[in-house]
Amino acid sequence: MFSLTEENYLKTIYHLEQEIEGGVNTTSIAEKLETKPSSVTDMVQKLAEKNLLLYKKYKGAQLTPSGKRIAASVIRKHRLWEVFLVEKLNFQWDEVHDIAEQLEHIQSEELVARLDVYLGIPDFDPHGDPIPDVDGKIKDMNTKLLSECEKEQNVVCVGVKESSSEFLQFLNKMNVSIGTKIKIINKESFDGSMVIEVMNNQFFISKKTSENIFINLS
Amino acid sequence: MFSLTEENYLKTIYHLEQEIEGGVNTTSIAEKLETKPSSVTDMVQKLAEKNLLLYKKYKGAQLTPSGKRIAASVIRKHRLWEVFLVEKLNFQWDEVHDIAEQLEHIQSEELVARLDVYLGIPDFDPHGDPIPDVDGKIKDMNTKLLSECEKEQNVVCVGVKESSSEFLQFLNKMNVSIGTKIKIINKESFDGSMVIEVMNNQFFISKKTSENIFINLS
DNA sequence: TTTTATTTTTAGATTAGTCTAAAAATATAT
DNA sequence: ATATATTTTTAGACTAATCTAAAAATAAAA
Repeated sequence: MFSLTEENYLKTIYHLEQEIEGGVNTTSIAEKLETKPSSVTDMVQKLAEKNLLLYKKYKGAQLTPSGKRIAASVIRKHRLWEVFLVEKLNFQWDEVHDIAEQLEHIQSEELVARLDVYLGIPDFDPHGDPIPDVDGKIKDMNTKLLSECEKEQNVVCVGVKESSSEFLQFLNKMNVSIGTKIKIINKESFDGSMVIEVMNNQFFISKKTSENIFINLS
Repeated sequence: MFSLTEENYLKTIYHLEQEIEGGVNTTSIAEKLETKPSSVTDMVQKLAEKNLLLYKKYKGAQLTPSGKRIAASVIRKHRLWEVFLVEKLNFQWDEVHDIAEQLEHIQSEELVARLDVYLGIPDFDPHGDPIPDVDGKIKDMNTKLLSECEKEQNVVCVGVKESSSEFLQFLNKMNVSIGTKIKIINKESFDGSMVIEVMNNQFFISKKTSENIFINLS
């Protein structure tokens, strides 16, 4: 129904809307999709004509309900396939993103429904991200970032914001994955960097790192 | 590495080479791909430049070893995914072709290797077609068509040549699937039509039907 | 062996998605 | 508030893959 490119635009705008208030601007879409702002303008105008988003020149884009529905369906497929790759084919959590980027565009309602059941109707993908249900609803788990925590706190990693293989391999080196207990040994106020303890080993991490780890207090 | 379109052309030419002697002509490729001969000429010239096939104007196309390798890899993926859909997701054999047409283009050597192992390194897909190995080699099982058989013979269906859902649903109506015992009650010499018996029920079938069923004598 | 029919190729146009470079609008700084 | 910088959009061009219509080559028939 929609092209691979259109689906990728909708997905990207959906993700950016979680982070940014109001309309999503051209440049941020271009960065995420590794394309040029002028290309984004063209495509955004096309998607607006199809009523998948609202667009006012110079004011950015905002998904309509039907735009959101399609984006959520693509994200649902992406995350279900990631569960498949890890749970059934024994891939590591840092290896699945690029393959799922392809699989998320396979068109078949029936396939997704059966895959979901086959995987046991999972709630989360291997990076701790919630899997949208058939209607596109995502469980709102009031998450907290490691960067928002303070010295002395004990927390548990429940997910990651960024799921590039580079970042995940970096976490692997510290033995941080979903379910890992983390103690904050120190937090530097001027740059937000931290010293954390994982399984009796201490590591220095930058604010950029702590901002990409979701945690629960424990 | 190669576009979805290029992969589809290579796959189609590969299949046509099994049926046709010498170069595969433009029109037959166009028919299978539901496109126009002029489009085929363009693409075939492009593939020839990439050394994936040999092409002489007005003389048709012939895959080179590297063209064959890529085609076999696409076919391998198609058939492995069909096994997955039937064996793991409980699809029927007449429901999997269109989904596999999409899945066959997913790029990841590792994925295919793991899928293969996960499925138990199957030799055949749900339609009885042999699955090429990693090097593109296909078991040459000296197959016979039902149409080549004579009156009174008892045979077993071991595969189908055509795997469109229309044809497979037609076979379902007669309860014919892989492993089904078939007795040839009668064969009409002037048009090749047959009366066959399947599980004590008799059916009239055209030559076009019997030409699309692979059998073993029993 | 000419003529006729069919197949194949060429030429030129179209669409989706992208790009660069320039113009226009918005935001920032003095 | 005016000048400067940044962002966004437009205009025009490019590529991959396709199409139609006409021309060229091959095959079939008289």
